[in-house]
Amino acid sequence: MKDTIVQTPIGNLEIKIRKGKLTRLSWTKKAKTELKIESKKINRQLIQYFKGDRKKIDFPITANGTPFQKKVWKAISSIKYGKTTTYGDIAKKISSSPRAVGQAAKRNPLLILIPCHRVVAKNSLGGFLGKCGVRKKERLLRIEKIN
DNA sequence: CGACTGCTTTGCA
DNA sequence: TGCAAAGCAGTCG
Repeated sequence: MKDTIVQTPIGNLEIKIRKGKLTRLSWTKKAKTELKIESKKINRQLIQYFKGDRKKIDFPITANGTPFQKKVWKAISSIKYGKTTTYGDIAKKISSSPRAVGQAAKRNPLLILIPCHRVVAKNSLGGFLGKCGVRKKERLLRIEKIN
């Protein structure tokens, strides 16, 4: 199966689909413009999401990670559209530490499906993709009408 | 500021 | 393989 790239208003998204399931969804710097999307379905959903018309991406997904990472991702997934939480809150919920939560968030292979952009630091926006992507994070939050 | 945190990754044997 | 050390999208004093 081929990897594909979808253009979104805030950057290109690299998509990997394995056996009919979405395994990875991450920002890419590649300047590839052709859209050879295998599943029109996920493409359409993403477009709608970025227009603000859709609140949930509905697609079979598989995310591989350590048991701890899965716990974190699950906790993050339960954040509702338009809401934010802090790393500390997540940590508390799964009795861990904020630092560890942040690390797990970074390793998240499904960037916006697991809404890690809704997780912010206590007294600032927090990081995103090694601090170079905070702009993206901001715009994602803007789409969801936060701030 | 600095100390501390929990977990992953990296390095080196 | 194994274990120690470093490193994080944080937070508290």
